[in-house]
Amino acid sequence: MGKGETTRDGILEHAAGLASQVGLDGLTIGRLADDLDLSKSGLFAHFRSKEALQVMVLEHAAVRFTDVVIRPTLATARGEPRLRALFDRWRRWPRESGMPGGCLFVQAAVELDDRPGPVRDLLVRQQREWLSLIAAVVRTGVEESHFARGADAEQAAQELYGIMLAWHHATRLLRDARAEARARVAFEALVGRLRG
Amino acid sequence: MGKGETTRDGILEHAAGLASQVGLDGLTIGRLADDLDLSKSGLFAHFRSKEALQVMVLEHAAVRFTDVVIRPTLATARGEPRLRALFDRWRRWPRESGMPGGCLFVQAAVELDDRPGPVRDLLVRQQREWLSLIAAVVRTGVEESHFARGADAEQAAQELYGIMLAWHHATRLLRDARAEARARVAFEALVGRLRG
DNA sequence: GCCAGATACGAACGGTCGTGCTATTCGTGT
DNA sequence: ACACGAATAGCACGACCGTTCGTATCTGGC
Repeated sequence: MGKGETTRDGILEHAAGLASQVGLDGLTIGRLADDLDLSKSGLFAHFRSKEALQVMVLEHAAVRFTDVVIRPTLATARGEPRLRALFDRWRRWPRESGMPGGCLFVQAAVELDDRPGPVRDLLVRQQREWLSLIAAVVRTGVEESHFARGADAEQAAQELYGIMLAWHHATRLLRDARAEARARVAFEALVGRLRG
Repeated sequence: MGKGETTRDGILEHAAGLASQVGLDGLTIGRLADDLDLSKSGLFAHFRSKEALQVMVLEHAAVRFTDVVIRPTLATARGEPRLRALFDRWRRWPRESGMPGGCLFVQAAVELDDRPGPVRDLLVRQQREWLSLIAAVVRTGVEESHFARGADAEQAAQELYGIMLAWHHATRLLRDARAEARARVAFEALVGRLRG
């Protein structure tokens, strides 16, 4: 890894955390350069537009997400155990990978849901992929007879996402300490329904 | 209503819709003035800071929310019917009250969840109030014996919020037409659990 | 129909934004 | 050790930001 690539990775790492607080649009070349003791133009040269920076921040975050949430769960058994592992790691993800402003993808989703362009397109691809991965895990749960034959995997994926979003909202905005316990209760109810 | 108050209401109306797209921070005095054919300084004079504008936008939106979501449901029977009415009107609320960027409160929640200040404080109060209103409706559902005696009202409120957030995410970002049907399925499952 | 006060305007302020350009420093392969 | 390309810095630009101030226009009560 050459020098350029090293510093660029550092920039992206810090940018992801910053964007989790202020959003991909609130991200600022000047602020970023200040934080990392670089000149604005020096930093800018790594990406050739702000939009390219935003794209790379999302890509960087997705790689991390795969590393700390998805990949480790491949070690657990297929079906329900893996779904539980995903649920657990997913909850720890914002804290564990330096996103002081909460999940970057949640921030980006709300920001980009009506701003067309390549950044939005990328995020949509990422989110679709994540949702269909959840659905796939549910489906293998059916194959393994953990879940009932008629279980709707996409339905479960959307509901699980809802449990996470409500938890995110209640902990981050409302600072409600009981939110996590409620998220777990909701998850158990969902699993119970999947069992049929 | 004097002249000043009239134009100020028009400003807030448009500002709420604009903020639903670009956020309370993305709101811009200049853009607002352009859209409404006012001078920047003339518009600015109505609020004496951008922060005050943001506060009044949130207050304006809350009044509308009460008018189009909450108040009409008081005509329906207490308990489960009222909960269903809330769920229905809640889903129509972004479309029906001119928020082209989706629910302003969702946008604001993600934006403000780590930006301390009076705007955040107001939003937190509003969201707490809304969640406890949902919980109260669930509790009257218990009184009316629609729901089981042990039903956890706050748990149900957080879960219902999750159903709405997942629906918002899936329709707005992912443009998934099946999201609405899934939200309804999730709602029925929640009501089923409340029945015990 | 006048007059005070409310409302709106125009111009200007210091700042920060993203983005070019040119020059300089640095890392690295030979 | 040197040369060459990669990496970074410095400076400038036009645009837009929130905010202020002095002035003009309008409105409503008498």
